[in-house]
Amino acid sequence: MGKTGKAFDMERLFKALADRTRLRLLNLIGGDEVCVCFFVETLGESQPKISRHLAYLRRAGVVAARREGKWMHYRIAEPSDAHAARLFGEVRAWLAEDREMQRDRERLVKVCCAPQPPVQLQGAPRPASIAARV
Amino acid sequence: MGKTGKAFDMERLFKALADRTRLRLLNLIGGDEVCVCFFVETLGESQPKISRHLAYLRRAGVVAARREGKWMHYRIAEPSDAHAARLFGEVRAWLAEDREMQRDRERLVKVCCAPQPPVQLQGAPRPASIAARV
DNA sequence: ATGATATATTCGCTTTGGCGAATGTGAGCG
DNA sequence: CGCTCACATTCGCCAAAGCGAATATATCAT
Repeated sequence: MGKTGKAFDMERLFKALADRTRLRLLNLIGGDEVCVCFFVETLGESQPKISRHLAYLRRAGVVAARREGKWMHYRIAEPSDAHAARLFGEVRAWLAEDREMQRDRERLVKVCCAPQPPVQLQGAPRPASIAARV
Repeated sequence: MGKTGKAFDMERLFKALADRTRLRLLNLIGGDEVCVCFFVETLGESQPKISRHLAYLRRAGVVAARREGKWMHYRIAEPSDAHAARLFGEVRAWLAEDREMQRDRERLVKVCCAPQPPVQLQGAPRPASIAARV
């Protein structure tokens, strides 16, 4: 584990949050576990770009990844430090109220539930909370 | 005023927080109004460096400045957006519990109250909350 | 006006970080 | 095995940002 609770970690957290694409990714993950292909499809960004930003978030300890066959799932990594956790909660609450972020989430739902999903997403495991709606 | 509540502002806020020196400055300001010379003396960093980071914080809308003769006082600029304000509160609470940040504040008090202050600080207006202690 | 003091800004340099394009890797399938 | 798919990483380039050193600006005192 890193130097938990030190000011150094605070700086690292804010660096991780200081990018629009990464904020959009965190917003899309929400309380769920989301597969990379959905990020790519929903945000309309290149796969390497998405992957690099996810790697950045992972190095910052903000998200965690899990492999399932060919697919990689990303989820929020709740900070162990209490202050970090509360702050992170505020960030996500803020994201939840942002218009653009809401539109992103709507697009994610649309992409997941499409009757004829894009070829890329044919057998992809959908986020649990969205799959439950269908 | 800027585009309040937009994701753009969120990114800008986090960029402002994503630097160690700027976090130290915010911590030293606290709820008070602090003169540049005290930052320089307390943090032991060069004056241009301090000034540049203060300018960055000002451009990000995180602090505000007031001139008093030769001296410039910086204070926290409470965000108008409710989410930003709460988040900012969490940041400051976190800073308040960090060891290094506590040491910085102790040094500020020591510098302000020194019986023989450094020449640079002879007539400098001290932060109100610290001046009150003496 | 001259000079001194407090702060701000600019300059040149180095590092970091974001990007697209290309390539690498690991899992499943024939 | 070789092929494909999902994803990760590398590479080369450019812009942003941090730094020390130097310089500019503003205010006050003489």
